[in-house]
Amino acid sequence: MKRTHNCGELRRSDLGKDVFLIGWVNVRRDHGGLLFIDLRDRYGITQVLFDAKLLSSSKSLHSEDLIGVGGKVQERPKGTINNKLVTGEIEVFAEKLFLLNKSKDLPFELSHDLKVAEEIRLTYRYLDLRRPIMQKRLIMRHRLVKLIRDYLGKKEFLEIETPILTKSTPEGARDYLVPSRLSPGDFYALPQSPQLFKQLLMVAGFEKYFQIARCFRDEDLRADRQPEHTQLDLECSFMTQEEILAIIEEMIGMLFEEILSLKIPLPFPHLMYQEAISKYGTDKPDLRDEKKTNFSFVWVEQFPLFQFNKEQDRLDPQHHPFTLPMEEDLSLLDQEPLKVRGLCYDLILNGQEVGGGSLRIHKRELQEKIFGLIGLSQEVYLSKFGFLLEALEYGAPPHGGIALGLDRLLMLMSGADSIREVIAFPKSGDGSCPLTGAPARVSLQQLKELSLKIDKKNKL
RNA sequence: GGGGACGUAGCCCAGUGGCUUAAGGCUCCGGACUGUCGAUCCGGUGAUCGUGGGUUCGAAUCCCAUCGUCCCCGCCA
Repeated sequence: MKRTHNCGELRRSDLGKDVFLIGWVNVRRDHGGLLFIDLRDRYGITQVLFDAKLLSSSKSLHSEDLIGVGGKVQERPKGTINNKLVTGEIEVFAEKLFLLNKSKDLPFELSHDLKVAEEIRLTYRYLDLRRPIMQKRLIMRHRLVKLIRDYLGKKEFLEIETPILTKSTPEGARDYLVPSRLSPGDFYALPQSPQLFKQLLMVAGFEKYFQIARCFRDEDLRADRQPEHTQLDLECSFMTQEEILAIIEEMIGMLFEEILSLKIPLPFPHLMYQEAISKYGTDKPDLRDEKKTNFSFVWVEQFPLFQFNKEQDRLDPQHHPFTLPMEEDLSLLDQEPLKVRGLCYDLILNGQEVGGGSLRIHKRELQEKIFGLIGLSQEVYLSKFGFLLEALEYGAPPHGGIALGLDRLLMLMSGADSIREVIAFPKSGDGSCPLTGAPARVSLQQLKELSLKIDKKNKL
C-alpha cells in the first residue's frame, strides 16, 4: 500500500507507468458507464478514470473518502485536457481500488467557497484545512518562516528560545497567568513578548539574536488580534537604527520576491511621527498608490517617548519603557518629558502596523530615571525589573531590535481578511476554541494541587 | 464595558404581517448517461423559521427578553 507518486506530479512524461496513488476523493463525476474521481492530496489533484471493471465499487465512493488507486498513466483524449490542473494532460486508469478510510457525510462542503459560518469551520478545522486555499496559506507560512531562518542565519543571527513560563510585569497588556504548583499562590505569566530576555541575550554577548516567538496577551480579540500570536523577534548589539532597518527591509524585499514574485521598492520611505500625524492624522498611514504595487511599506519613527495618562495623572510609555530617548532630547526629560522623542520605529504596511522596535536603554542610570518618570516607585521597579537593571551594570552593550507580526504580515501577503485565515488553529471571537472546547473547567483535584479555589459566583 | 449586523433544512441563502402546504442552489438518497472536470439530466428526503414571552383574527416577518456568531469602539506598552 505504498504510493509511487503524489497527486500533483504525474505528467505526459509518465505515460504508460504503473502507479499507485493515495488521496482523498475531491469530486466524483459519474457518467454511468465510466466514472471520474479527482484524487486530492497536499500536492495537487489527479484525475482517476474508472470503467466497467471497477465501476460498481467506485460508484460507492464519496467526497473525502481516503482511497488508494493502482493503475496506469494514460493520455487524455484530445479535447479533454484540463488546463487548470498541472496534471491535466494525463489521467490514471484505475485497475485496483482500495477504500482506506471512509468519510462521514461532511458538515459543510469543502470543494466550494469559504462562505461557511466561521464557527462551523473552526469546529471542524481539520476539514476546513483540507481546502487547497487553506493548505496554500499554511504552506506559505512555512515558506516564510523557512526563508526568514535561512536569511537571518546567513547574516549570523542566532535563533535562541526564551521562556514561555515567565514573570508578570506591570506594563502593557493583561497577562495570561499560570498558577505555580510548587509555590502556592504564585503565578507565572506567559510572555507578551521576549523583550527582556532578548535584551539579556545582548548583555550575554550573542550580538545578533532572533526567534519566531509566540506572544500572549489577554485582551479582546479582533480580526487582526489573537490571544496568542507569532512574531519575528530580533535584537542586535552595536548596530545603528539604520543598520537594523536595512536588514529588515532587505529581508522583506527577499520575502516578497520569493513568495509573491513581487519587487518591493527599497528602501522604504520614512515618516516622522509628528509628520505622520499632521499630514495623515494617524501614526499608521496607508500610503498605497494604485498605479504601483498593492503593498506600501513605510517606517514611522521618532514617536514621543511618553504619553500623558489623564486618569492616572502620570506619564505612560508610548512604546515600552526600555526605549532609548533621542540624545538631543535628553535635556528635556525633566522639564518637558512629553517633548522627548524615542529612537523607535513602527513598520506600517497598507495602514496596518506589522512591526515595531527601538534602540534600547543600556545603562542603569537612565533606565531607572525612565522608570521613575512613568511613576514606578523604586520598590516596584526593583521588584519587577531589578534583574534587568543589574544586568545593565555588567558592561551591557548598546543594542536595539524589532518585532514583526508574522500573522499580520501573512494575512496581508495572502490577501486574507483575518489573521485567523493564516493560523492553523485560531481562537474564535470570545477567545475559545470551538474544536477542542478550550478554555474548560478542570477537576477539583487539579485545583487543589494548585491551591486554587474558584469563586462560587461563577458556578462550578 | 459600549455600538452595529446577523441567527430560516447538513451547508449557503430568498422571503419584512395573510397570495408560503416556507422558495432556490449545494450536500445527501434513488434513477439515466463511456469523457467529464465545482459534469449533466430526471426524481426524492430534509427546516415551523436560535430560544422564551408578547401584540394580532392571523407572525419567519412587529415588540420585549434571552442565547449565540461576526464586525467595530474601549482595550491591545
